[in-house]
Amino acid sequence: MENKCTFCDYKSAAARKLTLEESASLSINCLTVKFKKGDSIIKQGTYSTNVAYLRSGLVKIHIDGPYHVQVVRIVKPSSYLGLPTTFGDKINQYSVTAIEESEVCFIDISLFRKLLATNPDFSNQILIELCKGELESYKKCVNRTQKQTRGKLADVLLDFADNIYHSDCFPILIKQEDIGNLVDASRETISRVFSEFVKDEILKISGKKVEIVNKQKLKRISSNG
Amino acid sequence: MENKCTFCDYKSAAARKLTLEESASLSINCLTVKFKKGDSIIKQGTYSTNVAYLRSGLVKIHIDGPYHVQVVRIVKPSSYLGLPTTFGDKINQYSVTAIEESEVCFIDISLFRKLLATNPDFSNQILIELCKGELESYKKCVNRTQKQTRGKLADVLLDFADNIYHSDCFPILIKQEDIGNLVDASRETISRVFSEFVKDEILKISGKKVEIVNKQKLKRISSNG
DNA sequence: TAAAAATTGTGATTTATCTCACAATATAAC
DNA sequence: GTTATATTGTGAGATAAATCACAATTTTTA
Repeated sequence: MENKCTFCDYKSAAARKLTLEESASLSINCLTVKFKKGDSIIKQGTYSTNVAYLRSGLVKIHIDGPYHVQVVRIVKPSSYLGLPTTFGDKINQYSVTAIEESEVCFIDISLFRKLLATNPDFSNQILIELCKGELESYKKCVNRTQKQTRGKLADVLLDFADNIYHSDCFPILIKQEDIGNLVDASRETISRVFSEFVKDEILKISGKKVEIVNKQKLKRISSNG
Repeated sequence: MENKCTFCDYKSAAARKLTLEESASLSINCLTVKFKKGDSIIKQGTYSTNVAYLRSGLVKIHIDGPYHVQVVRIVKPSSYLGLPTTFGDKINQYSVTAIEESEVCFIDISLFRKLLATNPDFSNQILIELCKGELESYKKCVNRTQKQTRGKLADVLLDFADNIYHSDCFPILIKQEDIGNLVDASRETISRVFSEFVKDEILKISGKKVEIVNKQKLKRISSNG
């Protein structure tokens, strides 16, 4: 019980670099909380004194835009959430909400900083993660703006299949409005494109379950915009 | 001459945290290169063995999109360029091109890694810079998609005035096509909006020089989309 | 300095997508 | 299990901006 982080199966790449003592001190300064679908994990504008780490589940990062909420990205484990806040002004610049039941570890910020300062391997892993995020957001920025809705929805579906659920058959647990806010389209357009994909025999949908039946075609739509 | 980095006036926040010896070793492993307007500093797809640091000038980061080039952002000194490559797969994932005459310091990657590993204050500053970049790209993502071209062009102009040139009168050294690729609009639309802004007495343009004459109005356009 | 190339300006037309409106489901609450 | 609430489906019309097609500049090159 005392060394829960040491023996945690969902360790971050960074946490794997910790020594036994460091990992033990992490266990003491780490609180794991369960969130249900729809629960707010981090709320934009509030003060933050912890580093959050997504141990399991699925979450969305979103920002209040001038007109409506913008879903910036979907994050899967194992990822740190809200690092920019940790190194910034302590006010959360965006919100994080659970899409499915999720477990989040809240780590004391001073311990986290101490680990960064004393363990170069640990901080290097954090740097790597941040850099990956930067690249991803650049790429997303290109896609968002140069593809039309069909291509962007295809991207999202392929991302769900290949990177998140690792299966061509998966549930869609966010509403179409959220998907719209993720790919910059209206709720109605998402609905229409879903219907098109079903009619074109690219998808099969029953309830919340989606099955990709013609992945080739979906990939073609993704890359052709 | 030997300690050029120690006494450099354009030091990064991170480099300010270095000890005298560290800074001396940086001087030895750092090559400063001048680039003219239009010169390519980092080229997408090529192999990178150095960390680049923008000492002076102005550059754009751009990525080849499915249809056309996407300008991701404009970067001013003092910033590290291509950090994601440093910590990633060594292949540059984006290009960097000089917008005006720029000086870039190329730092040996193994020394850079050593500094990160041995100087926690240094690595902390790098972390802070990366996090800032992440937040900025999130915000940009919201703006890009929820504002129309007038609002987005207003954003760019205000950014130039307030953050880059620190004056309401400045030259526009990138072509309208680039501005279009930055705010996701066609070249023609940018041209039209510029004309509108002049007609509405928000801007005065003569040649490449732009003067913001009604900043209030420009700010209103920026926040109202 | 002239010729060539690149950039910008502007009109007419087309288009993907938004918005509005309401019907049809699905999900939650009682 | 029935009502209330939230989500999705779909048509018709409105619209910001893209595209196309040239003319007018400006900048670069020879």
